[in-house]
Amino acid sequence: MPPKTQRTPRREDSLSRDRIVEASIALLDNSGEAGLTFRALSERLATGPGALYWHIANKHDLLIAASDAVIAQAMDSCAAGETPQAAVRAIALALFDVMDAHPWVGSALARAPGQLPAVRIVERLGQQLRALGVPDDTQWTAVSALLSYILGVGGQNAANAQFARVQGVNRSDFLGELSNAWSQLDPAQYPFVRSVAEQFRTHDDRADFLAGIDLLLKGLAPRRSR
Amino acid sequence: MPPKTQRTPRREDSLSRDRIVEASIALLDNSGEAGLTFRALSERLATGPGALYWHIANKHDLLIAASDAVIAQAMDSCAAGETPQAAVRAIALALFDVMDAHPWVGSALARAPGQLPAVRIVERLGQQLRALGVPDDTQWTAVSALLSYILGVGGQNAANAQFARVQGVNRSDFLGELSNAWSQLDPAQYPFVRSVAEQFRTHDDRADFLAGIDLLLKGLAPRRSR
DNA sequence: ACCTGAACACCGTTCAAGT
DNA sequence: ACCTGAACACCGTTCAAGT
Repeated sequence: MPPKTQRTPRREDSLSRDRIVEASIALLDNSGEAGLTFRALSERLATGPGALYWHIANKHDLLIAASDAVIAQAMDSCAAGETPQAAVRAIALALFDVMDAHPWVGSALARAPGQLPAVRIVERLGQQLRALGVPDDTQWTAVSALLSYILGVGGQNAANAQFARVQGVNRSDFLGELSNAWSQLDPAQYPFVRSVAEQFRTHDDRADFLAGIDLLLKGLAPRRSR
Repeated sequence: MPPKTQRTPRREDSLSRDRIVEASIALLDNSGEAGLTFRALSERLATGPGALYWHIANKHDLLIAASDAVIAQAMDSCAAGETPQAAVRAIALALFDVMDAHPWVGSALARAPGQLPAVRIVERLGQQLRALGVPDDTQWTAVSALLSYILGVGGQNAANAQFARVQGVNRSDFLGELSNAWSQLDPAQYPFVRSVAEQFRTHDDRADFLAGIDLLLKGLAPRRSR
């Protein structure tokens, strides 16, 4: 009898790292980081909690893998951009949007610096900084500033979204409440915060985010030769 | 009999919000966010876990209170600065240093936007941006960019510190390991990351941080009148 | 008013035992 | 090689009962 040429295919519903990651993303999107539980996950995958550990090392590992799946897709699908500046803006906006759609990604990324998801972002940004003419010896500093800013904004937005979710109000009501609290602060101690409370109430996170990117890009632009 | 003029003083070792916060900071400094536990805390304070809930609402509340104590002190003690730019730098560096000394602060702050600790920072930065001549209607955007950047860097550093702690290596060994991993990435896919791996190995977090602040300040500087 | 500490309803992770 | 599920060692939070 010849060796079997028909490979026994995996049971279609058998576990795999990818299926676990996919189910994790669904749980995270549904109910935030608190919703990602080995018990909830194993129930959704019709298995036991122990089975998951055959495919992933631990929860931190799982969170990074979920972030990476989401970030990789965002980086692959973002527009090219006519100039390096436009390309950086496109990358940044793609990241903003993905962190907005999956609020858990921001805080997960913040806890995994230097890991694969961050490396993908650094690569994309770095190539554009090169094209922009940032000198070799300041490229790390430049990309690091952009990355920190992007992750910082993502983290804040994630926290705002989660806060609003827990309190059961929508995002703009939540901003409104914060704005009210700010305008009732002691005028002697917090004059500035009071004065921007109104701006804060109606501000646009996405526009503010892009304004910060432009500030950084302006600082990075090559000096005009004369 | 006249009313007692001697107020019965609190038992010196009785619980209070301040004492709980103080003990929390010690636990957090010792063993990170995982070390802050109601059981560990109540043991250190020689009481039961339930007693703590008389003084604080929950763990999130406690973490914000601990951050606020640490941030308030940093904001009070930071130098004045001769120019608005110098003052912003001084504020930023004070925050960098306090997040470096207490690595849990960065991630705690990232999860509490708009709360008191962040408000303190916004006030301090905002006053300087006014002095810098940033127009009223862009002051929120400007302060928000600075804050996001500062918290972003703080979060990254916190994660690096915690990573190194868990792995039991020191920080620079940890950066070295990451740098090695980066230089072994696929050259076709990650040319930029490979090229900055050496810069990354020897980079100075504090200097990089300040460089980012300067980039933002440069973008915010008033155009030179001619 | 403030504290006690057992109890509740969860966690992540491990591991002997199965197939 | 991969999966099962009970068990372990924890959590944050609550609450009747005390003082």
